[in-house]
Amino acid sequence: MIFRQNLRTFAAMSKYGTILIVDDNAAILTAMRYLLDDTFENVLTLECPDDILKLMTQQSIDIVLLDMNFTLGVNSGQEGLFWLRTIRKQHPETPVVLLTAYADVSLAVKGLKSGAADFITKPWDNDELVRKLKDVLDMQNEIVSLDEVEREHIRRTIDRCHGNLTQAAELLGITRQTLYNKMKRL
Amino acid sequence: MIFRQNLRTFAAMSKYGTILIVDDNAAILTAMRYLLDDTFENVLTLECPDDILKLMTQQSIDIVLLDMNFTLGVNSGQEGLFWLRTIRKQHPETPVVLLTAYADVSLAVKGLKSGAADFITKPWDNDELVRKLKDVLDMQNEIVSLDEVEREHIRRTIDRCHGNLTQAAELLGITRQTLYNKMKRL
DNA sequence: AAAAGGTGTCTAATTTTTAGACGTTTTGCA
DNA sequence: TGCAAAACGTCTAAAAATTAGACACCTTTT
Repeated sequence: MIFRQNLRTFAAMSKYGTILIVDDNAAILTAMRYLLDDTFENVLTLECPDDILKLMTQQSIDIVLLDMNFTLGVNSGQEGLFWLRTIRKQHPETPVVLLTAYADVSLAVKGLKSGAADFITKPWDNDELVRKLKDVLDMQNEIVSLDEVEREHIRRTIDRCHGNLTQAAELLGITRQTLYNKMKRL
Repeated sequence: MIFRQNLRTFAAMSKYGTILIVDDNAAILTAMRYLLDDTFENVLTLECPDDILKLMTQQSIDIVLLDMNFTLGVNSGQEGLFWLRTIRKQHPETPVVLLTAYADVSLAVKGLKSGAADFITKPWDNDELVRKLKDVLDMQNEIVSLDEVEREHIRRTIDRCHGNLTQAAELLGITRQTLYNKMKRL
């Protein structure tokens, strides 16, 4: 009945859309561009994070690869976190992968809490980097029908109400009768 | 039109449902029980985590407070992580708050990734503990109508398709026409 | 320039949701 | 224990939404 397929398959895309790479090291940008050109249709790069939002309103970006340390000598990752949050506030659907100079667990926690999709540590392994980026996009592109979302939310809500259907229906903003219908169907 | 209110208000509940506390230290369980009795309708305690699942199938649990170190001398938190994952596999809607003997960042990351709702470190501050538990439940009980979930998912999907409505409708499993209707309404 | 795909709009048949009602069962509490 | 309130399951008829299909008109790709 409901026709499911992978977005990538559906659109007959061989590549993974547009990636934006933000890093203040021009050499890294060049290396990234070279590395990712096969995988992505468009590879955009930015040395200065201040332009991220402007660029993202002009261009449709599928994934962002964001360096965590911009100002030389400041390695706390604060600026990276700031830009991560700024991006996610404006574009909550766009996954952001973080690039850290070394494994910083506390930064990892903050990054996760701020909605980063994944981490990559410098120096990076090319294959691993490409694999992680692909994974993030594949995961995001998993198709979820409206029915599925609806069913899942209904299940959760009933769970929260400990099985009280009258209350669940009220919380869901639908009639009890409608809830019965949907449960019968889904 | 859609009537929204907090579940707690709605049900005229003065207390926060049923909490399950799992810790192998009986003294801690006693202290917890005394501390949380005012806040929760039922305070259940378990010394042995092996019984968690059985108990949760019998009782309807609103939140779990889980110690991370059970076997004396083993402080890696592995057993706590195992039980966290086990609980979340069976009861994805039930929030689990972790109790750690000391601030272990790497354990925090793993716990977050495994779906823990929050962390509390031993020794704990009573007020902070109660506040955190309340916060978790309040957050979970935020009411989300079916319409809202639908609207949000539609927005996401259209975003993913970069504005292609025909494709979005197909992925959502609805007619293009229906998508137009819903967009006009929502 | 042709082909393919997307948009916006329409119709008519079908399905779903709604408000409201009813008697029964369960739950909370005095 | 027993009463009252709440939840359940089922029904109706009116209102609303969804569906498949069609059409002319843009864009993009080739």
